[in-house]
Amino acid sequence: MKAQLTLKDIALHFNLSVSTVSRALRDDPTISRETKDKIAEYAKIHKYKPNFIASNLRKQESNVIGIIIPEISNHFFSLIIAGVESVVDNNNYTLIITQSDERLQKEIKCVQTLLSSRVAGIMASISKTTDNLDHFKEVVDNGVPLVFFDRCPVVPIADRVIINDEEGAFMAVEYLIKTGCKRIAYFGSHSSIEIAINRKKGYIRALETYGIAFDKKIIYDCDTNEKAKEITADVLNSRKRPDAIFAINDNTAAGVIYIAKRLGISIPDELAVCGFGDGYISTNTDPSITSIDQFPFFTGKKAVERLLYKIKNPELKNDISTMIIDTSLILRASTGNIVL
Amino acid sequence: MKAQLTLKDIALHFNLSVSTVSRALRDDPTISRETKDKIAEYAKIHKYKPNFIASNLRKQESNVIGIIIPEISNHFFSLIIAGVESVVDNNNYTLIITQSDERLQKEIKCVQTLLSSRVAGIMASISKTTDNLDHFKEVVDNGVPLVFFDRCPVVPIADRVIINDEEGAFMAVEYLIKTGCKRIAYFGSHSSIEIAINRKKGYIRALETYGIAFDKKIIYDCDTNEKAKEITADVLNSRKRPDAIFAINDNTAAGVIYIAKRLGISIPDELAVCGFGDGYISTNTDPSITSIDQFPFFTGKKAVERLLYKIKNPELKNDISTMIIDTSLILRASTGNIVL
DNA sequence: TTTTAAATTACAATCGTTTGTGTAGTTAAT
DNA sequence: ATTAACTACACAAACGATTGTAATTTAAAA
Repeated sequence: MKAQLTLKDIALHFNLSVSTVSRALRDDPTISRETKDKIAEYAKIHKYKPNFIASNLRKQESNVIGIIIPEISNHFFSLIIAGVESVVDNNNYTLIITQSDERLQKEIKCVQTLLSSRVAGIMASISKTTDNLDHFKEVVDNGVPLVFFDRCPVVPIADRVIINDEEGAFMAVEYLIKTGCKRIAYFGSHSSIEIAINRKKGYIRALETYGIAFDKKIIYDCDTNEKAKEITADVLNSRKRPDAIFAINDNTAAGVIYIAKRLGISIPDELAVCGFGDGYISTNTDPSITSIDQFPFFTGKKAVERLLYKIKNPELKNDISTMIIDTSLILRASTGNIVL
Repeated sequence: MKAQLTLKDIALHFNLSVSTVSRALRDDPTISRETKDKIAEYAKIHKYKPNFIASNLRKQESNVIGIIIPEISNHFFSLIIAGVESVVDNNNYTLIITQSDERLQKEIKCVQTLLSSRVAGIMASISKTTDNLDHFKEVVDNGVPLVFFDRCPVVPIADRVIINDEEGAFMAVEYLIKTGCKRIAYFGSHSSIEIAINRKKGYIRALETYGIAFDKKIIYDCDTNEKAKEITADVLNSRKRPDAIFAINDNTAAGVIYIAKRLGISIPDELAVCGFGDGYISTNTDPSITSIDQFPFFTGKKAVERLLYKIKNPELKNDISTMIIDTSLILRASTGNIVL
């Protein structure tokens, strides 16, 4: 294990002091041009790489930011990470990604790890099972900037970048109504996490706004592709079959479409289907799925920009903001046209 | 910015030396039970978190491993990361994820960052545009363990975990042949990256094995969903229409299916379609897509296990191995049954 | 009681940087 | 010629932990 080159090695080689080498490499004006040049050349040839560990320790600052997400392989979150990466990278920061696996205990461990790594700041989307925020409060207490995104706590203990789920769902259902649908079922989650609550809220508000009776019987606890494949047949064979299904996510919508077609029900003529999230799947089903774009890449960008801002302006630590990311309705083939 | 608690703070509080506190927290036998207990209690109450930065610097070792992938939001890679995370996490390591964006320059930068962060080891899947491996050679020269996965260099400059693309493609095409297909087109990539080359190799070998003439005219440069939607109509309207299409990935296969159905061609009766990668999409198209499972989660696990092994046994650094991950044919509805 | 061993804890160096301060040597101003 | 002001560098102390060694206390053995 050949150790990597250090400032000391360079200093020894030129019979200079370590501090001179350090300053030379950072182009300090007190070092002569000549010395700087020869040191720079030597460093380049011998591939000197500054030791961030030592540097961070000494400077009492960190060039790494940490992110906690429920599940890395979830396409939505991976797009958020891509957005985060895109700005982190341009600011000479490094990203440490941790995954909570939707478990509170794991999430707590993630926080410990990031705190022990003395990250400059933390971004987090909380897990479904998190019912206690002490670990995040500890982050705040330690003076480490924290920004929540997508899945945020209701109480604003830190900055939040929230996707406007309620409005997104409203837009979706409103559109279904305008295309002539009268009986719109909701495939969603009973979960108490905010996004589930808000999407349902939007669904209900749209119905109310357009004077459509809200029928509890066509609200189903179904938020996965598999579950949709299980229950859709029953739903569509029921006496008062819905003429539209609004699903909490695209996977669920895809499951609905899959079954509906098997039953010979034509989409969107006999059944309109709308998803949420504009997932990867929405353009590849047949018909493609009308959905709500949540702009995850943009969300990631905005969240980390806020974080970097807080890192660079520590005096603003008590200035807690909430940013709302607006969604957009993406029309595809699984819904009909607006009837005038 | 309230600084975090340090060993010194604890030492001061009990009027002990820093070294005693350090040893006490690591349960060193030379420290009395009594002292250990009171220190442990105090540390817990005041939420002492060891400073990994300082610890790593002093111990001249690192508890972080770095990974370089072409694109985070690619589902295949995100599943690999999930696999990596699953073992990293159980070994008290931390993961730093970097993204090369399929660009050599960015990839070089990733290497620099990881090296500067003095990671314990690096895992990498090389970018499509990488035509020079100097940066990876530098990793090796620095004595930092390196394991390639999926997209590996042809020359074994470090450990590799390779997915058996050639065999996977062979299995797929063999199956198509056994179901009675006589004219199997290939939708693939002209790219010079190994996975493209190997999948095509497997395709050709299967044809040869079963005495089917290899026809250059039905090998298409098409490896995306969009491209497939563009060219499939022409392909299927050609005079000698293929009775099967083997696509280099599932997105492409999905595009084929999408168009074929529009043309009223029944799948799999008139056209069998087979994808590769067992992507997320394969179960949601109609019909669902027969595909090759590459076991990305498993691949990630194996690669990082090898890396940890090399980290823990530095004396084996010249013992370069290549591990082959076998693929599996997943039968779904887009292909017919074997005819006897 | 003296010697020796064992049990605790303190001291100090170190990891690789950064940074405040000190000090030669040179040049310019008085 | 004397002082002042630079220039270009060296010295040394940090950052927070780890670890070999020394020192102290206590207990056991002679």
